[in-house]
Amino acid sequence: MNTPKNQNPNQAQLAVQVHELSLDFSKLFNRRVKHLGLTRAQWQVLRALYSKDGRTQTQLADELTMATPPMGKIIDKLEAGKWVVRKPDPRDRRKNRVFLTSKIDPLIGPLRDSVEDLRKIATQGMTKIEQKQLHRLLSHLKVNLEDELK
Amino acid sequence: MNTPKNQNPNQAQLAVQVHELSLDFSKLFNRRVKHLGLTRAQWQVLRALYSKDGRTQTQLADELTMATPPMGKIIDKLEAGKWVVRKPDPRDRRKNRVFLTSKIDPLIGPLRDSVEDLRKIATQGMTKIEQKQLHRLLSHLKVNLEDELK
DNA sequence: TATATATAGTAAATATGCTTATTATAACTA
DNA sequence: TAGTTATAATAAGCATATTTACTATATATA
Repeated sequence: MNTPKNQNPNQAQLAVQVHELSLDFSKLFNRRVKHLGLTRAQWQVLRALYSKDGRTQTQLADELTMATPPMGKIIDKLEAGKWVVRKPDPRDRRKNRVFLTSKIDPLIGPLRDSVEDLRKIATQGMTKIEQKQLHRLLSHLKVNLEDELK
Repeated sequence: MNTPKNQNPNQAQLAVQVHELSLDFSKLFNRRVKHLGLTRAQWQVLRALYSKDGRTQTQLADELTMATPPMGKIIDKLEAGKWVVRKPDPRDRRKNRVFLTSKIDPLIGPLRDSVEDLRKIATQGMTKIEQKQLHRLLSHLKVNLEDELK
């Protein structure tokens, strides 16, 4: 037993590679923005709202490829921190529309800088062409997986 | 406000792409192995042990780029499910060494098939060269991020 | 040998994700 | 219009991850 078959132990599985990268990115980003009282997941929601707020919770969940319950929890925290407010949709009382307060305004720049900074660190030593290729290949994976998820 | 700057909204951020892919892979894998009573994270530990068991919990955590507390919890569940047993190291009483039971043996094949199946789905439409390139670029990112994590 | 330092594992608090179930409201259909 | 079906949000229970703090044991140093 304990003999790996059909498997190069030095060649990490694709899914494992992606998973570990995701954790590394989150860890690094969270450390950078901790002093602002924000996390990666919360920032992603704020960023989506900054491009256009007034979305419903379900729209936000869909846009961030997330289920609605965790999105609701993240919005709870953002609302408790006064980053956003929920307002009921006047035409459909089931819906909450989520709006930014002005609290994020002075932080948008620094937060985007952190994202860009991390991207640069991650892709250090890669050519522009390789970076484009990487983006293209990741998008390719995404389409295939989304398709499989229905 | 609400005007995106320096940002192509159609070009997802690298970290976001990686994060969403990671969630998609986990979701798909978990659905496939749910009937076995296993999860992705648990399978990763079993797989590491299958190549060589008797590792300590800290060694396993390091190998899977994970902190020791969540590794301890996963081993708790695996032990409760009779997939593994902890045995104290005779020469260092702080250490637990983790060993597989025989419960995994008949499932190794099917589990590896699921992994391979998912890889094929994800890379459908990619050439072998693109797949190698992808692997190389992801490894490049990983080295850079690990370096940044110290 | 005695003390200081380092390491292995667990506990506790928190964050983020999932699925399934429930409630309220809308929308569709007979 | 009444009854069915669909949708929006939340609740509940679980899994996986983080950090920080603690306990037990080893190791290194004075």
